[in-house]
This record gives sequence, structure tokens and C-alpha cells, in this order.
Amino acid sequence: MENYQMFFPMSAPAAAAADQSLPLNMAPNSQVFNKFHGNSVDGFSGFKTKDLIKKPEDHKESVKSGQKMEKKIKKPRYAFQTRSQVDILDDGYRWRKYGQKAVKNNKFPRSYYRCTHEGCNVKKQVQRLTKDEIVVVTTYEGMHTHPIQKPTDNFEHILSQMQIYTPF
DNA sequence: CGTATTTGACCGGCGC
DNA sequence: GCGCCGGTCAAATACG
Repeated sequence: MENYQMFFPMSAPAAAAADQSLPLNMAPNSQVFNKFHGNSVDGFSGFKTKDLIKKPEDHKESVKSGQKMEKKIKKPRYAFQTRSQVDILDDGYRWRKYGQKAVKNNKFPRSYYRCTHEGCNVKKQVQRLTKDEIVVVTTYEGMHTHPIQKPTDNFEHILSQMQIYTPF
């Protein structure tokens, strides 16, 4: 694959609309991307939080008696779709691909990614719609527990940091 | 040479 | 119990 460098208009794509109880600190002092690539019209065509989750959670609790667990919050997943020609939507985090499966009723495969930060088990999956093959659905699962580590952003960050270490 | 990606195997849940 | 299905693992491979 080629390296398509995409810039996302928002720094915290999915977790921004997260209504979870997790202490999300996606990118507190982070940056604002304004350079969106090409597609000026409707970068986002939709945003649905838990609509396309196949199953809420009917899992039996790991604990049976004595304690009650929040059965509401199990695995928060946030999906949003983007119009893009490429699948790789770089949102600023490092993702390592760990799987790819074909989806039923869809001729395009679905890719599974995982955040490569230690202790940060955020997963995401990228899927393309058969109906509109320019629509890419990205589903996030979990919350990042570390600041963003976008290379480009880091560059600016490093530059600003350098001013601390250099007398100029 | 170290790291990320690829890709078939594997595994657990669920329906029949 | 068996087979399908969705998700993950891991060894091999590609890539810088």
C-alpha cells in the first residue's frame, strides 16, 4: 500500500461524541487539523454511535452474586462513515493491522486494527460499503489512554518542544 | 535488521 | 453435536 497521508478535521474523532464514563483524554492540548484532503464536500456523511453494533450485550456477567456490574457499558463502539477513496484514515494514532475478513453482503473486506501503544487496547475496524464504495465506515472500540502520536503532529510538537531546550 | 502487514489457521459463540 | 460465522493469532513475508 502506499502511504496516503490523510488529515482528519477533528482531533478526537470517535470519542468526541462518546457519552461513556471513561475518563477520555484523547488529545487534550492537541491540534486542529484544517487541511482536509480533497473531498471538501461532506467529509462526514453520517455518525451513528451504537446503531450498527450487532448485539448490545447479553453476555452473562462474569460475577453472579454479590456484586452488580454495569451492564450498560461493556464495549463502547463508535462508528462513523467517511467519504474517501482510500481506506487508510489516519486519525493520528498508530494502528497495527491484525486481521482482515470478508464481510457478508459486501465484496470488500473488513480490516481490523489495533492501537500499537502499550497498554492501549483500542481497536478499530474499517469497512467499505458495497453500495457506495466510496463510503468507508470506521468503527472504534475502546478509548485511548495516551496522547495522540501523529507523526506530523509530533513534528510540530517537537518543534515547540525544541524551543524549550534550545536557547533560541 | 527491526518492525509492520499479510493471510490462513484457529477459536468461541450461536443456530440448527 | 456439528457447522457456520465473526473475530483474533501468529508465522511468514514485505518494507524502510
